[in-house]
Amino acid sequence: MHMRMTSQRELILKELQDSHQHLTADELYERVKRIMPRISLATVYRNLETLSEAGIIGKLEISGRQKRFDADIHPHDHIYCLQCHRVDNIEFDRNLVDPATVASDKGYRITGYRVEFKGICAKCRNNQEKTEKEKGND
Amino acid sequence: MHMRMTSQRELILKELQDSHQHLTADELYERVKRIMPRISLATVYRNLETLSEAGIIGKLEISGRQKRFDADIHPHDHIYCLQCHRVDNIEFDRNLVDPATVASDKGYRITGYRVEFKGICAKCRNNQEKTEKEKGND
DNA sequence: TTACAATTGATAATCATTACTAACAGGGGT
DNA sequence: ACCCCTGTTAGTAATGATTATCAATTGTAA
Repeated sequence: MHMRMTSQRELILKELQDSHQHLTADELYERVKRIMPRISLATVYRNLETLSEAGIIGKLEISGRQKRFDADIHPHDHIYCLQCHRVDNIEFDRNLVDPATVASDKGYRITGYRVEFKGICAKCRNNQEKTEKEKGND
Repeated sequence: MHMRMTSQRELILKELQDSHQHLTADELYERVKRIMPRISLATVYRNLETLSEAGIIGKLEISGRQKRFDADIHPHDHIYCLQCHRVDNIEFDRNLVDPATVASDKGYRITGYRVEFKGICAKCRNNQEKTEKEKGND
């Protein structure tokens, strides 16, 4: 079962790459639709699945309802904003974690891990400060 | 807005504690229903939300569709099985990760992190081996 | 005991995702 | 060029998890 690189698939991949962001399926759908207006949301979902199964892109199962997709497949970790739910890369030394030293009494064979930081992004903090000022202070 | 400890809420909490597992809302619903048959699934969801907001239980947003709940609220990390999606605790030295040393160009204020290991649990590995043998070998 | 706010059970609505289906496209082989 | 085969698409229905709604009930405090 080989994978044909259709124009839809190519465009979805390109838009994800060019965005330099961790987009959700529907964010990507909105972008792709501007160039290929008749594309279906199902096609976007289907191709994101196909591309991530093929290891061409990464699927991020970060906290929150929607999955996000990442054109950067080298192992790295993420931080997400508790408020606006944006996701960014974070520089974290993965050598610090050695799966071989980790213990579980359930006899797992460990195949990977990810570190998920959370916090408030700069933009949301600014908004907060503005709101605080407007209210007076408390 | 204080929180009344109703019989439903108490039972949900007790069942989660006694299970010593990381149950989903509907798994917990099934257990609670055996004791309180007229309880509603919505009540289970509502109370899990209330209890986790109050910091009495933890809500786990592990990879996978369903959220899981944890009676153990001390900071710790998890591993989940890629095959059967069960979630277990994992002994990981959280001192290895120091959020202060982690860099993000987006100016986040970091409030926490979690480490999520993935792998195949013992039970699923056994099942796999059995299946392999049945097939002959490949 | 009355009055009010929290809570419940039942069910509808929502949201993200996946499944289905008929139509279409691209590349052999003839 | 023509047919065949399989992968793919657009459009839409279906699913699954969760959240919202709402009338009825309960607990507590005045």
